[in-house]
Amino acid sequence: MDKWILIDGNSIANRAFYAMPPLTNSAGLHTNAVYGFTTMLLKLLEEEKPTHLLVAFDAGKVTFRHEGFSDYKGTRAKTPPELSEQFPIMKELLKAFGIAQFELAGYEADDIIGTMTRLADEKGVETLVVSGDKDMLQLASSKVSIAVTRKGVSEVERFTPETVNEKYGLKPHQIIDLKGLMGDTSDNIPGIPGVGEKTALKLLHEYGSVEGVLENTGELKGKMKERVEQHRDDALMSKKLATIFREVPLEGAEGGIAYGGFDAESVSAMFAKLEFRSLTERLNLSAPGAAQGAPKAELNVVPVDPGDTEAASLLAAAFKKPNALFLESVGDNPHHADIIGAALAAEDTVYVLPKALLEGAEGQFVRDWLSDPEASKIGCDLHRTELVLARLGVHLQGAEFDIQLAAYLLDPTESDQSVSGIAQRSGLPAVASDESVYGKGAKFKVPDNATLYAHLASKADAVRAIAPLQRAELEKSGMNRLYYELEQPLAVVLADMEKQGIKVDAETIQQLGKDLEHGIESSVSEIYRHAGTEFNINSPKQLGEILFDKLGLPVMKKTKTGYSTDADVLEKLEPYHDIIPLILHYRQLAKLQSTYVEGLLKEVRSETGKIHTYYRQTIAATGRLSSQYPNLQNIPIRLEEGRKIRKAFVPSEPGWYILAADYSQIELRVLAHISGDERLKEAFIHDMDIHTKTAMDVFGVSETQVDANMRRSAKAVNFGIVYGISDFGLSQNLNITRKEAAKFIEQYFDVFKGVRKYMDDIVMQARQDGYVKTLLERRRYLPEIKASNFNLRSFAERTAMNTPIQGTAADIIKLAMVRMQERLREEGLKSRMLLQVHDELVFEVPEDELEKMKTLVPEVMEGALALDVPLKADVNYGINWYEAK
DNA sequence: CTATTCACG
DNA sequence: ACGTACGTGAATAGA
Repeated sequence: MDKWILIDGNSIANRAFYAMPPLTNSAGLHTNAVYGFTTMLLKLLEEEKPTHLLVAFDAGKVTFRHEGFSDYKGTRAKTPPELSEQFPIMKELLKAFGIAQFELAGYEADDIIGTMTRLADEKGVETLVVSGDKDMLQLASSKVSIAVTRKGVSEVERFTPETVNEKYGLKPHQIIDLKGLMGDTSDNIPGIPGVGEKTALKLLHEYGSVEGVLENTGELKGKMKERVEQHRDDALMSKKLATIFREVPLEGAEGGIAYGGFDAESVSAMFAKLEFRSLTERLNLSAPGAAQGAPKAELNVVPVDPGDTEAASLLAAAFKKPNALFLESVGDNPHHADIIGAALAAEDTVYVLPKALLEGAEGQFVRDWLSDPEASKIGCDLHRTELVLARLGVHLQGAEFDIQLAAYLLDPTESDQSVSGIAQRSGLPAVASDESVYGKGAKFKVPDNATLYAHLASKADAVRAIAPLQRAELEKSGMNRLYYELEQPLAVVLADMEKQGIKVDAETIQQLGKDLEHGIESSVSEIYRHAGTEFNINSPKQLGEILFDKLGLPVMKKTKTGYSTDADVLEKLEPYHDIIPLILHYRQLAKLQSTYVEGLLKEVRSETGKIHTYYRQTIAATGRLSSQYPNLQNIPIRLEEGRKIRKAFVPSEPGWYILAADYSQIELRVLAHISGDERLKEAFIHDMDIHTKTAMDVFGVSETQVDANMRRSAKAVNFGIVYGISDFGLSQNLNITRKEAAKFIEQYFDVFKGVRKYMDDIVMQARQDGYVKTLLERRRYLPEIKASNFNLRSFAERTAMNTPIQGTAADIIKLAMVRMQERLREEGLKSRMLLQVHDELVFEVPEDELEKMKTLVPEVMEGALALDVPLKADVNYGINWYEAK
């Protein structure tokens, strides 16, 4: 079955040019429109798999339309040279792709496309028209659909006659009447002044066409009648101008637009000239220039297959030289990931270690090397590597440098943490992306050995090359201690905790699940009764229809897809209908059931009854950890019903205890330190209740006069301060007006003057340096602090205020974790550190170590870093996590 | 694959 | 006038 795609070249190039940031190659040639155009083209080729493909361009300056109306397109700004220089390139690129391009003197691209769609209609060929211009909608038919670009070029909106009708209530051919009435300023089509889309649609729904409107001006009233009558000719001419000419002499042209794939060599040569590296990769083309441009010794790759004694002895010798290790495994969760293979890069040779070697008897010498603490390793994500190797019974030791961890410190907001991404940022020769080698999702597949080995080798070699560059960068940025004394040792501590895991009593969870099930069942039937119908309560869409359409409750907030039904909204709706509290209750129970009962049970290992989370050390932009598979940093505590889940977290040995210690107000203490605010420091030096103290100072009352509401407000203000306060945010949180919130903030800053100064200074500093940093010199770059867009800039400003606070708190507990693990070892304690929850550490402790740990843990936590105010950690213990409160 | 919602600090 | 609180991860719906 044939499929045609017809592209309006001028229109798409224009869209791409204005949508993309300026982009030039090293010769100074502008390439952004070509780039946008090409990405769109590739997407179409991949997704639509056309048999015929045509790009139409406007030709010359004078088209037949000018014969009737000399001002046509008169308002259109002259094409900027940055764009016009890109048209020849685009045409050259199309040639390389083997894609037909038409331009015909006297006709516009529209007309060529219009004529081709007429041919398509006559032949009954499935056709897609791609343009940035809604005029094209007039061509829609049962065979021809229209894709109109929306913001940028990658997103398109598709139209068929049905969707044109849905959107405008018009038949495709009426689009020209719409233009006739409303005009189009971009093409200088006048239409009828004062008639916009709304009015034009109303008129067309009534009278069907421009002519219909003109015949019935008698029925119109007032100003409108006057305008229409005065501009009859304009309307008729505008309609004519908007009409796409479909009789361009193109008979038989369809043979010339057949598309038979492209020649990889010509395309990759073009991409190289344009310096489209990511596109080169996307097409899996090797860059032809790479070989001569960046002379790089051909990698000497030696596979070490089991039984190959010669290769094995070379490898054993390589262990003694400086080298870099890369272990490939598949699966997001390192506790379950399967090894694919590994590679070790030493000097100019890369040894590939197939899975069979790593696992088999012949590989014992490799495993011995991996677990030798004296044999140093440079790697990429050694934390993950350690967990993956643990399942072979190998305890990875001797981490010397990790390029992923370093990349994270050098830019914690960079999302691409792969060897390929890091290599690219380091200015090294390109390393193929994993996606291009393995595919992704359902298409994931380990390639043949030759391809696989080459890929593993290039990664290990890149790791080797990247490490010294990063070491220099860390040094330059003052992050040596942060890296070598904190993050790298922490990676080992985290792996210890994760391998240890925490014991969970599955029966306790199951019992809770049964209780929840009863509660959910009765909630559901009550809700259906109130709603008068059954529906999916989990669907915000269906719930919104029930609440706001059926029951007519007031709409408080909208999301971009419809009504908002979040807890905030529902709480405001409580007085209106008895169904609301039921829904809130249902939501609470359903969350507990799905995420915490079912979710946690799925993660319990049947052999040990333990859960092993995975802490991600290179994700959070502030320096915090995050936890996955499962997330053990968001186990319920605020509401009693959920808090019961914590009863299931128990010690793994009989007679032991769970001990938990958490920092008290660590973020506000950090703020007191870095702002130097005397009043805030004073409060912590005397270990006062900080929210009460804030209320006293802000409201100017004595301690006994602070009521619960004042304290609540003060607490919200303190939170706001830490988050980078805005009156709007505070007003939302406290459910007060923005004015009132602004007044609170003003009063706060009048009292805590040092805090105000810090907030002002840090934003200025971020503007000056382009980044902010924590006490331990952890950085976060904030390029958007200079954005002209208010939203982006404000966000960056709040981040500038928050990151040093949240990040320093993260530094502190990480320090405490490294020290804690050292102390446990030094003192020969059997107690184990199991979990970290941002400001809390959880241990399992034998009874005879309880007294020791009750003093040791807070001592280490409080002593992690000396600030101008004391740090404080509270400690509790019990037979499970719930009781350790 | 994205949007919404909600659990935690 | 702009329209948001900072940082995460997981489950579910519905294209």
